[in-house]
Amino acid sequence: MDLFLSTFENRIDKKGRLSVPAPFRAVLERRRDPLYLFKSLTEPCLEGCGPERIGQIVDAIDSMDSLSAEVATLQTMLSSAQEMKVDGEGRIMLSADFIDFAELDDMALFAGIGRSFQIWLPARYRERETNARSRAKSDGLPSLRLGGGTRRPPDDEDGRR
Amino acid sequence: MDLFLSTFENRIDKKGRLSVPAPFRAVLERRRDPLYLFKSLTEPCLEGCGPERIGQIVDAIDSMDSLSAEVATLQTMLSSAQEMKVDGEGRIMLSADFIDFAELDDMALFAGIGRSFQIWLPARYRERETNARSRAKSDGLPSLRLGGGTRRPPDDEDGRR
DNA sequence: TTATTTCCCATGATATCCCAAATAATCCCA
DNA sequence: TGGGATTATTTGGGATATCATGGGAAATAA
Repeated sequence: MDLFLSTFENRIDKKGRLSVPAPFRAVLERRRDPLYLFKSLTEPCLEGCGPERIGQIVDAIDSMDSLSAEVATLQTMLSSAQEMKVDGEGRIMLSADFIDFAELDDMALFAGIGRSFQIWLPARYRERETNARSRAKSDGLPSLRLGGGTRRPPDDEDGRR
Repeated sequence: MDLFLSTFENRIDKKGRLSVPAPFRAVLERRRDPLYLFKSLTEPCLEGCGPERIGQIVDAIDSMDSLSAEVATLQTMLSSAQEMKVDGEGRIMLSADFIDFAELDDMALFAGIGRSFQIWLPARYRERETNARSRAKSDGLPSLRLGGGTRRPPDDEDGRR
């Protein structure tokens, strides 16, 4: 399985274009997947993923009580989601809405987190990383079970833990 | 599967015309589907979809006790539904009834929610989005089973993890 | 007629395409 | 192991196409 890993920092040019890191593009191209971006529900960043995740949200909505608060939340995710067109050079165009939401200016940081990735204002991402590390020191590590074949429900990677 | 995603804000001109966002038109045209609009049962907005969703409502009614209150409710959706004619430039004309119902003035916001979309007064939509986001922060995200191939009905009670 | 809708074309804004330059990563051979 | 050459990737800019919007004219209705 190939995953989105590592971080990359690319420039947003004055036309609003932004190169998707080549390794991330490679993951999507291998799967022949289009790229979707949507606004995170909980943090000031954008989330990037393939279509399977979008399909899950759509299916979840259809099977839920359409009056519930959860449905409204899931609809908010879909309403902010865009299928991104990638140009010949591997760039996407961020809408003004996306730029505002993540408070981006001229640089964007891609953080791979496995099955999806996030796009952050670089300074904000680093601050968050620092906090996460110091929390780990003071509070101890989050429980992490590796290997051993006991598959557990894959943790969601919306950036929280 | 192509879906209605993302939001678009278009102007209602002084002749009452409103452009359907090109990506939404593309979804319908690919399927050679006409566009239907009807008044939402639960919110002050219009719902847009293709014929298959209308068919689902009709089927649901047929399978229910025709004297029940639910049937009367679903029938309300059907009786408010209109097949919209789209002009050469991709515009529709909203009836006065629709405009009143959604309390629209000179701008309309299209919000894609997967297999259908909604049309809102922009200010009202944003308020609703803000609420959904703050709920998501305080109550947690609706649970979504991700990855892992073990599809199961996304039923669970609480939206927390 | 008078009011309204439908069709057609014009225009400005902006996204997309295409090619080229700049930068960074990798390779290869001494 | 070093360092120049080669290739991959990112970035930039001009040309082109798409899209939302506006308005006139033809068609339809009252």
